[in-house]
Amino acid sequence: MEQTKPIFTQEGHKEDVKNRLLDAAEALFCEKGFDRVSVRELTAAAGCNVAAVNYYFGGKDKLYAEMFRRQFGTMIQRNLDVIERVMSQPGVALEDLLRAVMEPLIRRVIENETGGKVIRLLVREILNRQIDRELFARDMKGQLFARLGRVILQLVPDIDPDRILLVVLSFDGAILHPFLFMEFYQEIMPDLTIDDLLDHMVRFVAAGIRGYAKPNQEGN
Amino acid sequence: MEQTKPIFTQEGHKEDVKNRLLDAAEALFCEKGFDRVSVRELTAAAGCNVAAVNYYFGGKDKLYAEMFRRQFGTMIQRNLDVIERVMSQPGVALEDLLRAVMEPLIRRVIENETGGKVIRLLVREILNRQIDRELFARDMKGQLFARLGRVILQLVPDIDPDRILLVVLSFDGAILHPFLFMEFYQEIMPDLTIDDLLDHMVRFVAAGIRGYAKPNQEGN
DNA sequence: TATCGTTTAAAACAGTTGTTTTAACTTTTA
DNA sequence: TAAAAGTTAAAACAACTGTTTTAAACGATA
Repeated sequence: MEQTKPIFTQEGHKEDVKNRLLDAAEALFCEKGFDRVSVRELTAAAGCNVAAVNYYFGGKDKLYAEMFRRQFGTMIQRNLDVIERVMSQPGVALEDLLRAVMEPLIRRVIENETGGKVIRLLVREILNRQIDRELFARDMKGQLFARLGRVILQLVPDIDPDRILLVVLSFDGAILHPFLFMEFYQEIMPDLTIDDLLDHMVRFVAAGIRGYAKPNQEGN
Repeated sequence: MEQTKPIFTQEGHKEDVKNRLLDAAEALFCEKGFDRVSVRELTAAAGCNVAAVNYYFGGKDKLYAEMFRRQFGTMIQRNLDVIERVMSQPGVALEDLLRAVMEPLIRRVIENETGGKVIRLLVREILNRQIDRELFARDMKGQLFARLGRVILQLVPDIDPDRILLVVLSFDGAILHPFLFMEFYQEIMPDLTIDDLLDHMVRFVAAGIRGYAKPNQEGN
């Protein structure tokens, strides 16, 4: 009996409740954070019984982790895809790469997409040290950083390879700042357009990176 | 009777409990966040009765806000002082300013000072949108950003004044990233020294800023 | 010393929390 | 069709939440 695989039972219903719970989790956790969302609130939004969280996920915290896994995985993959796509074009410049990586992220947060909110929540959690940093931060983001480092080195070969990781981290910082504080940006610069912001970011980071290629030529 | 001012009674004792509560709040809230610290935990750490939080501050949330006010205010002031000090020296270069602002902040987080942890907590709260952004973010940080913009413009006069705010924000992003994720930095680059990191940050940001001074001279 | 406002303490309050239990219900398997 | 497995639902559980109440203790003033 233990050999018989679960061979797709009614699957539809079952996945339905699970996914409805994951969707509700995404919406509510992003809005209010883990501690401010009760299981009852969650199950009410998903239209199921309170016990369902424990039945399907084994607890509120497991549901939370599951939600992150789903979102963060696709986020990193999308970034990797963007890099491959832009690097496959002929005559690509550093600025093209930077813009290609930055643009979808910034657009996502400005258009208030779920993906953007989950990342903000993830940063919160990393700062909280309450989530498993090993899994997310190192494995997934480490992979992305490694790839980014390689392509930047390819586009600007003069950079000292020992410093490339720092350069990538500064790049990440340049993206994350508006990503996290977009509301503050819009508050103090109401006329700022997405394109202005992107132009600025590309220009600033490109100059920063190029500053590494030509070690001491500023002369002044 | 209502005219008689409180004319310093025993004062010592009273301030004692208040400050002990503020200290306990700083330590515990930074470690676990607002929701994960109970009033009973707080008062046990401060060595006083549960009712003291409500008696002195009017509630858990008020104590929380009070803690931020104390720490964040001195933080901004220290930054402003640093700027004045470095700018009063003759022949100061952009790199000097950048390093002067960055160094104490980075040292503070590496040496795991309370101030550093409170800022991390504040960022968390800003992302949570659960704290009064008006007060902190706009008033205090806005003041610092304005000052920073002016001195950068003074050191690198060719920058378009309309873009200076974006430049300052990118500068802030460059500081905040290692500030928030120092543990991650140390994890993936175990041999990184503070000086290496500071050198990198100064170089990257200076190049980014200077990229604004000479509009389109990269030629390529 | 008596009286005042201030401060501390223990206990009670009224809710909410995540999880479990129990039993009913539905679907699949034999 | 009967038994088994999987799923839903209401109720109960035990623990914990922030705050308030009540009363006692304290210190200064008159």
